[in-house]
Amino acid sequence: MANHEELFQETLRERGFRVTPDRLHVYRLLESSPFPLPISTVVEEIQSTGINQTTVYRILELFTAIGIVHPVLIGHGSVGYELIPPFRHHHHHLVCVGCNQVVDLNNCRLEQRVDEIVEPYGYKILYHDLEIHGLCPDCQAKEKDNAPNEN
Amino acid sequence: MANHEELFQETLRERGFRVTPDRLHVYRLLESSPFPLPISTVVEEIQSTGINQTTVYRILELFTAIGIVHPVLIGHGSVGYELIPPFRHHHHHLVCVGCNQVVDLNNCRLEQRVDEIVEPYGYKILYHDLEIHGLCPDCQAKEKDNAPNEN
DNA sequence: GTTTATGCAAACAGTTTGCATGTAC
DNA sequence: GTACATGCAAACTGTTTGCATAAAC
Repeated sequence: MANHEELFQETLRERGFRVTPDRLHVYRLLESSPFPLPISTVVEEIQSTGINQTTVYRILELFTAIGIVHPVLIGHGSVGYELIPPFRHHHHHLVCVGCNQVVDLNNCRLEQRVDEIVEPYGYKILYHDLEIHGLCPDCQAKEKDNAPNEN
Repeated sequence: MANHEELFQETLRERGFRVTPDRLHVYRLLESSPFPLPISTVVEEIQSTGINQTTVYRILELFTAIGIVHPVLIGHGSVGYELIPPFRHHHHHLVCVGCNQVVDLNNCRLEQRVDEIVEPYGYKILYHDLEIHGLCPDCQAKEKDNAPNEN
């Protein structure tokens, strides 16, 4: 959405940072990805455009600092980055512990429950992340084939 | 709880791994911590007992592989480890983005909602993590003092 | 006694830093 | 033109690996 990209540019300028081709590249890559990307992937994808590794690190650090992206856990303990609202709609992840497939969940409706849970602590809530881990249908089938008696 | 520790020892033996003083040490450290610990902290805490760094890495890798601990995001994009059920009760985290304080949330009751959300995908759910981010009362106060007109 | 776990040292990978050059504003 | 962003190379940190020794079973 061009709207999001304009918002992105405004956000940078508002805070005194410049809109550069490299920053746009990283932004667009994240916007086009249906799941969070580890730095290594961003570096690979981006390097074909001639952008330096160091620059990618600096851009993701900046984006994190000013609230354009945030880190989330993907796969087994590794970190990926994804756009956060208002740059991308609020959503959660369903992760397969077998094959690391990630499914986006868009019907959250958890706000009320989150409010209830947190109410006693006096926190001002900014956002929440829900990650659901399980076995996808394929991996369930594989598990049955390999170890019918285990567990 | 001694019960949990026995279960821990059983779990190791069942899978063909040995119960060693080092593994017990790491287990007890995690059990005694109210919040997830980054590897660096485990290494520091543990090194006073003479255990080698490499061993800590190997133990945490093992514990993760056989489902005794799991990694969670703490602070700004760094990873911490904590015991998972049945070695520790199910809980979630309320994290302050200002000071990184972590509060344990024990009244989850999200299972039903999670089931509803995931139902269409055919996944077998193993566990879920909810992380709520916000500003603790102290950091809210600080923010007001420092920048009354911003945002 | 056998097999697994640990310690040590070296290798490795990912990340950060300083500085010179290029570019957005 | 000025201040900020980038590229490059080197430094640094955290993590992994191979092998000899020690300990659990």
